[in-house]
Amino acid sequence: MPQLDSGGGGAGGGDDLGAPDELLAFQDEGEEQDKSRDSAAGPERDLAELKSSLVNESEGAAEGAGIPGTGAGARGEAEVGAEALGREHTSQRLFPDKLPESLEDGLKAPECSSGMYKETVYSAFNLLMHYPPPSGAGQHPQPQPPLNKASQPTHSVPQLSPLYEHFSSPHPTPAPADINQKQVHRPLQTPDLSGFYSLTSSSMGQLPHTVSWFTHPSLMLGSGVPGHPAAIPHPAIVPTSAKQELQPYDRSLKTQAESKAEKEAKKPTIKKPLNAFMLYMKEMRAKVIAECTLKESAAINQILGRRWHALSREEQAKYYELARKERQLHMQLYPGWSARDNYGKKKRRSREKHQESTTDTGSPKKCRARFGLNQQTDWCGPCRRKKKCIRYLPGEGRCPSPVPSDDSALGCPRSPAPQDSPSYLLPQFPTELLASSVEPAPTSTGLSTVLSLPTPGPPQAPHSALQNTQVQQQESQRQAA
DNA sequence: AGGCCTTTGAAGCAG
DNA sequence: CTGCTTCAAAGGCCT
Repeated sequence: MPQLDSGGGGAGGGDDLGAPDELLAFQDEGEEQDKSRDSAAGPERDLAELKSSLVNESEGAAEGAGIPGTGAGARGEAEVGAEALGREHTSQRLFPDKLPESLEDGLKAPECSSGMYKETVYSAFNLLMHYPPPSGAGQHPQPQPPLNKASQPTHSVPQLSPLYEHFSSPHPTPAPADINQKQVHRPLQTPDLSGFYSLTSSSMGQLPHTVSWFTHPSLMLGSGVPGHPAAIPHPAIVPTSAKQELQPYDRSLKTQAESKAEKEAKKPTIKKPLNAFMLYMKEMRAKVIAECTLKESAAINQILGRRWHALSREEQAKYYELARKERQLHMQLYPGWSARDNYGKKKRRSREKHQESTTDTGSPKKCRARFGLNQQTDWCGPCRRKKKCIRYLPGEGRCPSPVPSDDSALGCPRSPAPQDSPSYLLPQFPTELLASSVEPAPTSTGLSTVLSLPTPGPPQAPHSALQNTQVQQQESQRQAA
């Protein structure tokens, strides 16, 4: 139900809105063609506008829409912005009175949900739009609105925050003096964003993504006083160790006398800014969980991935724009940071460990090369890296179907998989199902229902671990019956 | 405790 | 330049 009144000319498509893959996926979906026509009025023009007016468009749009907290008079409207913040925070929540409708739709529509985009699609956008105003808003003790906000209107028009004023301001205020030395360990010529990121602890609880900026105890900037207006934690900064996550970073100040190695170990990791889809996931995850009674992130992400493709281009553009702002903010906060800083950190350890203990041949590509397999057609049995193999195998990045269920048929001259291999790494593909490309029949569980429902998106990999599990369960039930 | 699952997008890396 | 790899979030599951 990529729905919506995409009319209006649409946000236009283009390289700035998403990766080519993403756009291609849109075109692949038949129902998206209508939307393409809808936006055919001037997608290129809109795209160009999007490209050229990164900052100005926000101000202009904000002012044009009467959005407080932006434009020349933004600071003067700080109080209005704060007031709007309180409203908007609540408007982003799932309205109790709307829930039944959503649930009802969810029963009819694929992925156990539908009709939820309209009232939520802009939430993530609003999220960043509604940082508190810069002046004196840091202490604004905006009372936490109650959860039940049925009376609050849903804002379909994203409201811009002073954040954009900050971005567009030619004379940004200087950053706290100690921000880089204590937190970031890198030169920081960032303007003072405290006004934008200071929230009361209560209001933070309603902001899925940005919330963590403020609540992270180890990342409080400025005076170190919790709730201090100058405290500007950023979600991208996380302690290197998860155990350090809850440690007030000030505590590590005493490590000045410690060795450099220890300092290095305690240096927080600056994480990558979230992309559009990640922002969308953060925004929608809670709703999917509520509607589908799911908790497994893997399944939820599958749903969100489909919904993402079902979004209209206009709606996606909101998140792309939001992600772009995130990247801008990230760049301003950490000028010297690069994704390279975190590159390889996550996998290096496990890879090294794995290479030491096993005969892992490395990437599927290298694996196939080593065993003389066809890079395009052969299943990478030796690596047992199902996920990676999905990318390498034909079928538009999908695993060939049917997939042999035994090692001998994998085409990989390898020894059997170790007995202790995780179940999801082992081939568990019921040939009968895979051969007919039939998705698992729906079961009573929400998970299987969700996963088995038809969707407009591309077919799911037939060897999904979750699906495998379901298929096994279904077969067991069938046999028992 | 730590890694995997799953998704898309951005960016780094290697050939 | 192209294609592959890694990381970002999330929480249950598994070893």
